[in-house]
Amino acid sequence: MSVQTKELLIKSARKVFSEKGYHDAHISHIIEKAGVARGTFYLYFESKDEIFREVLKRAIDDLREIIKPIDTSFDIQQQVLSNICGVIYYALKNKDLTKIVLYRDRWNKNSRIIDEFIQDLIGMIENSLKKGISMGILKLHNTHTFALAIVGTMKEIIKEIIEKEQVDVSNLCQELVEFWLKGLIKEEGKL
Amino acid sequence: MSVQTKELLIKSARKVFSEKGYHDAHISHIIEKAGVARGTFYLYFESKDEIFREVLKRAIDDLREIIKPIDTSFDIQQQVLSNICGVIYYALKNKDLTKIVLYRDRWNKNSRIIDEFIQDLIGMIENSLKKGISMGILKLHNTHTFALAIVGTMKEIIKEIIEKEQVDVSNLCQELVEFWLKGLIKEEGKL
Amino acid sequence: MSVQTKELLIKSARKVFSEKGYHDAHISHIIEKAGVARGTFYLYFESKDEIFREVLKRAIDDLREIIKPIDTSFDIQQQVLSNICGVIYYALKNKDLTKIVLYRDRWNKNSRIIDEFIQDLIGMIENSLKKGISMGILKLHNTHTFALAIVGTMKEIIKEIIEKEQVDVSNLCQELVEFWLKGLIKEEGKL
Amino acid sequence: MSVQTKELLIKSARKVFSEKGYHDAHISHIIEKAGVARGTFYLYFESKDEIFREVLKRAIDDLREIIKPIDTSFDIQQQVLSNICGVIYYALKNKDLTKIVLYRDRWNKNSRIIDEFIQDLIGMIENSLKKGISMGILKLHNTHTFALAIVGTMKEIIKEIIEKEQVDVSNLCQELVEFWLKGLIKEEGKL
DNA sequence: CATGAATGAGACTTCATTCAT
DNA sequence: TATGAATGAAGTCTCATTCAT
Repeated sequence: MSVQTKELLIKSARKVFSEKGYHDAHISHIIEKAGVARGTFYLYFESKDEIFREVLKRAIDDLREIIKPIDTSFDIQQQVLSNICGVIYYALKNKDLTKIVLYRDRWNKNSRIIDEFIQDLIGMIENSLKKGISMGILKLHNTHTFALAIVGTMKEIIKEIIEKEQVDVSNLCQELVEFWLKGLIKEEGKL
Repeated sequence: MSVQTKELLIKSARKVFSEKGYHDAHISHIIEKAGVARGTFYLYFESKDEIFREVLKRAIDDLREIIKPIDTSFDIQQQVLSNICGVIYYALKNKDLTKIVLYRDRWNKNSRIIDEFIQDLIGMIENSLKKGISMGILKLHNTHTFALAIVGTMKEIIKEIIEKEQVDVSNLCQELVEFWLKGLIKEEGKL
Repeated sequence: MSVQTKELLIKSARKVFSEKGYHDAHISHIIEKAGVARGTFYLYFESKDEIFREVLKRAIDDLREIIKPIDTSFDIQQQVLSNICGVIYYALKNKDLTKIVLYRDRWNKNSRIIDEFIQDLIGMIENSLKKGISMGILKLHNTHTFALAIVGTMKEIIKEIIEKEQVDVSNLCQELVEFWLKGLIKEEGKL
Repeated sequence: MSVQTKELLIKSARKVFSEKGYHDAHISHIIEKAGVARGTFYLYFESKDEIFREVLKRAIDDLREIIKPIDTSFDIQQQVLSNICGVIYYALKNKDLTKIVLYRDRWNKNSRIIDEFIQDLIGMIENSLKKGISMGILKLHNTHTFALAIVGTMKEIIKEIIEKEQVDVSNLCQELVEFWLKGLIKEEGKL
């Protein structure tokens, strides 16, 4: 088992999946880009599905690294900003992976892993919101709804920026956070 | 050409596409559900792609009917609510179509019509925001970003509620609007 | 049974078969050109094959009318010329039928009738040649070979003239007959 | 890519096309005769059309090899004979290919290559005839007509001999050449 | 007599996977 | 470990023919 070959295949697969989508990405495309023979592919992966899941897994692992739960004993807004910017920078640096993750095919059983990540993310956001509420910083609201709103907003924003050139990420992030917070906090100027 | 048969096929196709997704939806499934012969399908549609586009077109046409541009000479918040609720009620009544539209496959060329609709929607929202700004109601912000945020939020919320039973839609909508507005308006209590 | 409808179908079929060839000529084309319904077609013909045979039969019947066996008690060369010219004029007037007959598909069982006609024709030519030999006018030769040569030449010539505009038929025919009778070389013994 | 398999497929295709004709020759027949799987066929050929063209191309290439332009500085009649006999022997040895070439379907776009070959052939014959005329050997005649006559005769003769057993080819060829050169009548002026 | 919607066998083609070398 | 020729299940689409009205 040559690790190089396996990595090469994963890299090629990532490219191909992001360019063509799962269904139009053929084993031929992947092995051609990797420059290996058809049989070699099946030495490293059981199936097309397996390599696809491997590609997804890596992206999700990366994202889990980037997003840190909020620690209320430090500057909260800063941590929120840091998480958001981190995700956006990752997306910009890994457009291939980002496309695969963001444009996941709901009917493709392999991409359940993405849903689980999103669910976790929503849970994390809800927890942060709840903390904010119990700390008296945020209004009493349906945290699930707002977690969904935050995730949905992020998805849409990221879709936009990975298709565009030249985005002022830090400014964008601040604007977003301000949008969210000014809607959520009890009284202006208090945070 | 029997209109009944065509409608039957479209209805079956809608169901099948929403249950299996474009790629795993086979003509066999559609005709089996419709209870017609293979040849009959091709009497009404040139290809799987054509019936898929027809299904999409109908959904988009419906949605365009539902969403009305904001008229600033009437109660704005009411109109926003009406649009949002309209879309959500439609989604709840047409879960099949909603799934197909929301979970569109980015790499499927047939679903460009959905993108165009979303782009239009974003444009409409931006226009409303700009009006609000020029009327002095809303803060001066990047309207495109917030239009994306609104659309993204709606997508995520709708995904959630069509998978859940029993959602208090009107309450949900009010909460959303309040979330958005309290973040956007210049000063509290002014609207 | 309306004779008009039947004739209309045959006429349309002739056109379609000659334009598209047997395999690409579809019942749809024929009925569309005739302006009748699909079911009507099967009121008059059992199958595509049957109408094809009917079209062929008519052409062959026409040709049998035109070609007369040589009567040695009259001017032979004149009768030969008359037959040849007759066939060529018929071909020019009925390009559709001529194409179908000339370009028959060897593997299409329906067109056996054409072969039978050609065989008859070859037989007639052989008889004429034999008479010419026994009358001491023609050289003692393999009559079958020359009958084939004459038929093959006619086929090729007719193919040519139905694709071209403006052919001087009578001149062409005379040239052919002279060629068959006297050959290409200027003076005997010279080559 | 295994050359053997490709050749096997071509050989099988040739057989099948000649036995059934283009339209009734199915991929199933070809792969069954070759003893390979369905997918294997498409490893070597894009489509039924492609293998058909390949089969034709080979036949035409062979024929172009066999037929040599007449060189007037050598014995002309001998060269003509040599060409004719060459073609006939080829036809006898390759009855499959010959059937496909001779009985080409006018409406089948794939077989244009055959027409081009026949056109070339007619051109070559015309050139030879023109040389003969300018050398004072042949009568001044419409060379195109006679080229057509020669080609048509050859076609018809070959059709006959590939269906028959036991033909005395060299005798037949000599008879043909004599016919073309000297015609049918015993002595000039007598008719 | 006429209609035309419906049928379904069967053609072509694709592509993930296997396996002998 | 690597290769790449071979596989075959399964999908889309066609079109002559049928039959209820």
